[in-house]
Amino acid sequence: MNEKLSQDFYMQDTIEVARQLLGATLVHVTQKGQRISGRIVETEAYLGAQDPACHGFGYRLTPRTQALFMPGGHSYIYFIYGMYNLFNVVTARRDEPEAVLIRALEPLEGIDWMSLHRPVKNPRDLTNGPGKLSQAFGFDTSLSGLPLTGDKIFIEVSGQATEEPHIVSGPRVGIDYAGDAAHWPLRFAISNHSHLSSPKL
DNA sequence: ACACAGATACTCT
DNA sequence: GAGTATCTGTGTC
Repeated sequence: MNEKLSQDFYMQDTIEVARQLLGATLVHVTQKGQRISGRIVETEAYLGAQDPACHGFGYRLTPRTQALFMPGGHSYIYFIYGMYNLFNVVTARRDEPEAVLIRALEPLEGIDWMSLHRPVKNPRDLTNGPGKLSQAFGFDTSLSGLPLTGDKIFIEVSGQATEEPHIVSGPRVGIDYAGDAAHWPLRFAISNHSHLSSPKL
């Protein structure tokens, strides 16, 4: 049996959430009630007001980043590069703008549905990047700010005891402008997994 | 196997 | 007007 992660889980320390999400299952229930899911294999932590790479740096609040200031356990989806939506889970307390970016998944349920939204030759390319997985899962900004304790988007873990994944870490991707913070080892992945994003850890 | 440039449109100054 | 938590195709080795 699987259990849905509770709000308490998301209100923990952000790095802890980023590491513990590895191996869990992200689920999107579509308009028609179909389950689309994938195993989380790569994440990045964004540490709020103290993190120059975070949208909430210095508590800067804009219309786009409102969901980031919600309490832990909400979705934060934003649009970037004129083309892509990126999916994050908000962590920590209300008004602390911290989050975990989901960077890569291994597809589990609804692979046909994903292929419709994101036609690719190799199924491996369905969800091995943050922009890719949002396209495959049908995520866009209209789904930002939803509670992850609801029935539309949530994350599950197996009720059975499972083996701890072997976690590797490294610097985050695409934030060279952020000075020192560009080197912080806040990117986490399951070692050597077949569905990691590039560049490789 | 890399490395590079171009696409694209929204968000904030 | 400038910048962006990316991806793809096309080039070279």
